[in-house]
Amino acid sequence: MWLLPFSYSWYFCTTISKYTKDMPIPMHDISQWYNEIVEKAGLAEHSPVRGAMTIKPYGWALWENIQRPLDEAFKATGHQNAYFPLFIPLSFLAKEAQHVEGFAQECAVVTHYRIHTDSQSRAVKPDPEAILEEPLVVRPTSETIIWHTFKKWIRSYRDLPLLINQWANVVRWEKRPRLFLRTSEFLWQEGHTAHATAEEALQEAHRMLNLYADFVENYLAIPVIKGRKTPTERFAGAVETFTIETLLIDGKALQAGTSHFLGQNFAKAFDVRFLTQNNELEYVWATSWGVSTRLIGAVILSHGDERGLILPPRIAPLQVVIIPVWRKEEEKDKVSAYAHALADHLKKKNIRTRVDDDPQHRPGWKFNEWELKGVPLRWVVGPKDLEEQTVEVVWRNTNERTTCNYQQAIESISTWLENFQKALYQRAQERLNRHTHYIDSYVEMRRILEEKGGFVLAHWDGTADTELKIKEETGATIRCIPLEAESEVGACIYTGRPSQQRVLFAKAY
RNA sequence: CGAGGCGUAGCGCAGCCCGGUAGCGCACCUGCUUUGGGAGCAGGGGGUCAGCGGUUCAAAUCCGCUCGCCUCGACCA
Repeated sequence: MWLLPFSYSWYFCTTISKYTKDMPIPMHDISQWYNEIVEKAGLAEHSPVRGAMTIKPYGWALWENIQRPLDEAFKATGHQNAYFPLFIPLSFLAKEAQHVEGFAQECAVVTHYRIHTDSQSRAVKPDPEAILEEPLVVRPTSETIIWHTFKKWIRSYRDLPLLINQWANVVRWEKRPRLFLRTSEFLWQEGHTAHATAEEALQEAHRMLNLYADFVENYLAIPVIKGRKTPTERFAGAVETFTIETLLIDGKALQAGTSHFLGQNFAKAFDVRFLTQNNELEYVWATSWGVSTRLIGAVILSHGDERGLILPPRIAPLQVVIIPVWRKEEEKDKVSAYAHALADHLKKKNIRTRVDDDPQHRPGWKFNEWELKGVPLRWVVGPKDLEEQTVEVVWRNTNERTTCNYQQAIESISTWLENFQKALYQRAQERLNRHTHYIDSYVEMRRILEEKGGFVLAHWDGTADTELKIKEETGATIRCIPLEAESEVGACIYTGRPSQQRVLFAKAY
């Protein structure tokens, strides 16, 4: 067996391998596996501040590769980036009743503007003489400060639609933080738009939901279910909340992105009106939408396996790692030069490539390390390959390996990466299908949720009361009312009352 | 915020029950040999035992409080 320095050695070899193939996975084990991967792969670590994480260079590179295509997509759909303040006057937050109620439990508040050293205790403390007249809330989201600003920007129908996005950090004080999935401070983008009509705003909410769905499926290789949230699960202050829900390898659901139709709630709270073509004053219609660094958590928990991360090529910081191997000293330079020549060819094709010729580690160590970091393809070159002008190619997802001519490998690289991307998606799609259950008996639903996890599609009578009882009894919530499902008359799984459509239940993060 | 577990070298841990010189593996430094799946040998450096307080001649060890981390619940992108 390997003599590994890390405790995950035994862990990956024995425990996890049997879980990642299929659900169910005991939560205890998958948590540990997740924490180990995040830390050992160099994505992030805990900071001295509870609930706040340090994103490390490899994790940040991943985030940049998520940000870039999203940012381009926002701009391509006519949105402009801007930046609004981190601090929100308490009175702003209070202006929309539902909104403030929804976030009240998790707000960090700035109350002082100075610290001083206490003359008695020598302790450094907030200066009691320096209390802010109005406390500032560290933004949990920016609707209020943005709508305060929109009031100044919007005069007439000619100013509409107003399509704004900001990349920012937000703070929601979390009781139970988990790296990437739920931290007290997280990074995201929040889109905020204003429109002349309800139809147009609703259309925008749908448009951005679809943009998210396409991104998550095409870039992150994670299939999603698009749907509406129930009133209980709705964003505080929204008329309608849309979501994309994903199913992770442990059978739990994760909300990967949301889009809200805000109606005129914020326009009324902040008195944002515009003159129509008929010279009449009307309140504007609004949307907001966001995805966060949680997407990184989704990637880890969708594609990872017993060896570590598996990253979709489109967002992988490195797509190919080239590892030179030699026996004799005189081979070293030649093989290394060969490896770098291959890398240059790949870089010319815009393939994110790195040669790992670090003399500190032997090849076996590097194989394990780059597998842990999820690099899609590994090219290994040694004296034999140099002589025969070949390269050994190893696929991270299947561990399949082939040796082929180097020119052929360079020719094929783009196709290989595309196929890798598709294969990852397909595997995730199959898992989603395999663990989506159409259930008509409450007993059966409880059994499935308890034993296997996954999605349950069942009929619901549409009441918050039933929703709450099912949540209390099974731990599962209604993730969404699917948008692309056929209507189907049935009986509520809990009360037997009539239902027009199945809704998606799952235990969630 | 409730329940349970854990804090000893950078990481993983032993020592604690039964108080008496701070240990092991990996990592790190030096040298030589190695390199196609986590290299070997030799030598070396590194600790306010989470913090604060108490008991004691003496505390990593016993007692109290605080903080942090992990798992499970209630709350959430």
